[in-house]
Amino acid sequence: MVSSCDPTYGLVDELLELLTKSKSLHILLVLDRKKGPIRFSDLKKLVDSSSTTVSRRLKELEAHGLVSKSEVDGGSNLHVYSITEDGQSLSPIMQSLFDWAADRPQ
Amino acid sequence: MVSSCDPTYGLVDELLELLTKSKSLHILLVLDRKKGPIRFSDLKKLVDSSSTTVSRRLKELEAHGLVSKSEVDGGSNLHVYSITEDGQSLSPIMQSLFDWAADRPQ
DNA sequence: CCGAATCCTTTTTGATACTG
DNA sequence: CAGTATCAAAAAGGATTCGG
Repeated sequence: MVSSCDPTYGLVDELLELLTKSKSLHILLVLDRKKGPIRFSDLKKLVDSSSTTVSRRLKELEAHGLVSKSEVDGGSNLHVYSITEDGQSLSPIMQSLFDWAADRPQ
Repeated sequence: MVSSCDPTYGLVDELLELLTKSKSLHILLVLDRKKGPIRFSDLKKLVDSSSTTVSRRLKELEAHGLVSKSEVDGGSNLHVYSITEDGQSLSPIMQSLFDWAADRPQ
């Protein structure tokens, strides 16, 4: 983004590449509104996508520190996902974008 | 975005589909910072993309009222592109996104 | 249920060439 | 220069399958 000579170009570009992939923003928004951990299958239903895509996005978002995964006590294969603080700092921006799009005339 | 039962889902989804295509935000950002009309070839250089893609994006952005095209006096094949007022209303959000990405630790 | 691997389909991109 | 048509390459998504 911005001019190519801008030193932060690479950083921003990488983030945008992540956030503009399908379901990224959707997942973050769902996690943000949920205000709590959510399981894979529920998330999958809410964002209405394939497990393949949800899995891919979660891994990417986790790698970027926007989402965290944790085990549920007792369950051997029970994991839940939450939005990190870092991810939450993005939510006002996501909300603005959503509002902007929702308020357009067309 | 948001839950599927949200009535504005379709609208937002369409906008986001446009904005998340490659170079859309980049083009808007360049046009916004330029504070004036810009020619096709210059824009192409600044966003570093193929003429095919730039052409496609411009048409889409124009169709959504975010970018406008106008003829230069005298030139038969001299066109310039500018961001519309509507498009400019998106710039604070883009700026926030840019700042957010730029300020991240990683 | 969780989620990754495979494989196939669809979408998107870009190089090239061509018109005005 | 400004764009578009064509076509081939690449990227992304999803159905299915399978192991934990």
